[in-house]
Amino acid sequence: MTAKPGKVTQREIARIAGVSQTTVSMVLNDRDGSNIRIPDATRERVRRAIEQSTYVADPAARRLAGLDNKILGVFTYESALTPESMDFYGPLLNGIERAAESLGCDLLFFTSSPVEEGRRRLFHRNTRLRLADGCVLLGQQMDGEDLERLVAEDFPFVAVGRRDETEAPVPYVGIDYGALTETLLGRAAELGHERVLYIHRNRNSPTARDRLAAIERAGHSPAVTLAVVGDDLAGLPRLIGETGATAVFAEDAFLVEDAALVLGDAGADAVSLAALAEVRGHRIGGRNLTGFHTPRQQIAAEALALLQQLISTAPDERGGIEIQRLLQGEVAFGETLTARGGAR
Amino acid sequence: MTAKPGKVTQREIARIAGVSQTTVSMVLNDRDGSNIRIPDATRERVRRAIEQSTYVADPAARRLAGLDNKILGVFTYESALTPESMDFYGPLLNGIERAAESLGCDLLFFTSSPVEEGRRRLFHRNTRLRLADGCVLLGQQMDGEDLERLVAEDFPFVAVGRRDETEAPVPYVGIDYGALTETLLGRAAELGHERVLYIHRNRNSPTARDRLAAIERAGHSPAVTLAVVGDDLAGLPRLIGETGATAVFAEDAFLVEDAALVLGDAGADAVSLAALAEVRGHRIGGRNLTGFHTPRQQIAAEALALLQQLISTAPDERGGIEIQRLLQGEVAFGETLTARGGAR
DNA sequence: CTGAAAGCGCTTACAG
DNA sequence: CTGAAAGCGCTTACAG
Repeated sequence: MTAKPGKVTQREIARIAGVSQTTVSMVLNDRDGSNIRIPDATRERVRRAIEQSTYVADPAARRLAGLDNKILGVFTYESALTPESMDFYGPLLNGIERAAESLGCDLLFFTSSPVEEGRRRLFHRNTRLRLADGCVLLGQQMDGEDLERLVAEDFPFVAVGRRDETEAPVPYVGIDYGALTETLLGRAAELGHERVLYIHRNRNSPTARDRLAAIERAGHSPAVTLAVVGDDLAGLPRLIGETGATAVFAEDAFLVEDAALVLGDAGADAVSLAALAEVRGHRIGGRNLTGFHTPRQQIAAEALALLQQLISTAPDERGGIEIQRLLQGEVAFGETLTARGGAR
Repeated sequence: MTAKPGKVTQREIARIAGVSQTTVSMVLNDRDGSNIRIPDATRERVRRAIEQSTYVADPAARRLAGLDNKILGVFTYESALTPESMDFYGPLLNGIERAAESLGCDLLFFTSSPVEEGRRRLFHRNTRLRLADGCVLLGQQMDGEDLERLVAEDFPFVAVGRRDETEAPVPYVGIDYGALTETLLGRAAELGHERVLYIHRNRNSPTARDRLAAIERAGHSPAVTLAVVGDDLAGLPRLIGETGATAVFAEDAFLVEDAALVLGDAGADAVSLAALAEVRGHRIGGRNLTGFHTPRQQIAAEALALLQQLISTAPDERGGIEIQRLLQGEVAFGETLTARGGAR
């Protein structure tokens, strides 16, 4: 069943070249140092034997013997390749693929992880995690225990997005949503908005908290009313009436789109709109949505670079590495945030 | 560097449970057959020891010892996760991910394969191919040598798309483009089109040949003129004039889109248009493009099912498996193929 | 019922 | 300069 008839091993090569299997290994790995000196003739003989054959090193054996695998794990807390998730994961995966290509690594997607409570579990009975040299974690929310355990086991990993759900410091590469939020609020104030309504889903993620913290820091210019909303936004027009808000900010572009529909129906489409998240490709009634542009390709590249750094550094020497990195995005001034009372 | 401080092995578990390492392995793999009989008490003791610890079986060791890995390889001849390639690969990858989830397999993307002449190479010095139990191949064109070698080595694999570039029979799951092409040509004839122009890029792929063969089979109803085109379609209006074609069919939707632009500029937008390929999401001047709907998710599912079958069958017993499968798509009657001379 | 031993294919000290 | 040997963590005959 797992017979490998076509499989050539180093022993076979050694037999053909008339050397020991050790020598074959040496040649293959270019071990040519102080103690080891293989004459070009021998080296050439081995090389030829390998070329004649279809020899390929068994990656499982290499791994077991302690070598790096050049395999990077990719763990997503939800399915990553569905049409819906592509909006979020697409640019990240693209960046990861490119980075992996240039690092010469393969990518192992842990699609087998059993789903519990709507999320995949990283650790389970037969996890292939250890087959990877390290792992990238993706997802809006992550499991604190998973993170703790990865840290405890000194397994090299990097989370995409800021993380703060653990005691131990978790390596991550994320976006500075706090700074972006502040900038956008400042802009709203400049445009004359004194009262803003912020609608969100009360998610318990670090980035969600970053937005709220930035809003708090802004104090009263503008004054922001927070509102937790569910799937039904019917109460939105009333909320706007009660608060006197002239602008509605939402957690993400999809929520803005939903809000725009409700407001349009209620004839309240003069309010300004913005998302405190990536807005690329999102338009509201023909206008470019105001929000952020986040460098997701760059995040992916940076995450893999950090991961490589961790992999190639012994656990006790990782102290010098800056493991928490926040990248700056930029505010995308679309056409949905306009001067208060200004023309639509 | 590859120190694994947090790593627990079976030996460690055995020590804790006061049994031999062999017994731990037996318990873990539920080996409970004729010769082997482990009392529940022992079994329980081992189970508890495992749960107390953070033991996870080393996949490399399992693999080396001859077990399946539950890892399926995914090899694409081009980058798969770029925004452009998503149009083609997206639905396939989505289907593959879903199938892998339900099979309990992880997915290994061979992103490390070096690129030569614009295509990745499957076999190379340090390929991790063997780490996978089997492999799915994706790409419009594939390397005949790769396919031959996979067959020769009895490595389980399945190509997506019909293949005919080898002597040996290659396992594949594809779409029956020939049948679809025939149907569409018949429809064109019904609509009164006597002369059709087929523009293509002269690709040397099986599906490209399938289309041409079907056109040939159609004989003269309608009469189809073949034209190989490059990036510049400027000569298209002239070609239409010379042939008297009332409809232009193209190899794929993108080529139709390019043609439509040229024809629009030339004021020749009364000709009918269709693609002999997937057209989902493609519109020409506000009208749904006529062409095919191909069940790509289903192809992916079928390909992985076939792959699993091959993996779990010894090479010499694979004779009974139907390894070449053509799925039927359906013609998508959009609004760009209209009656000859009819209103646009 | 359970353990000691061989083996999977590789790498790396360690002896020659 | 090169090979015999140990070891990576596991599975599976084979003996008790």
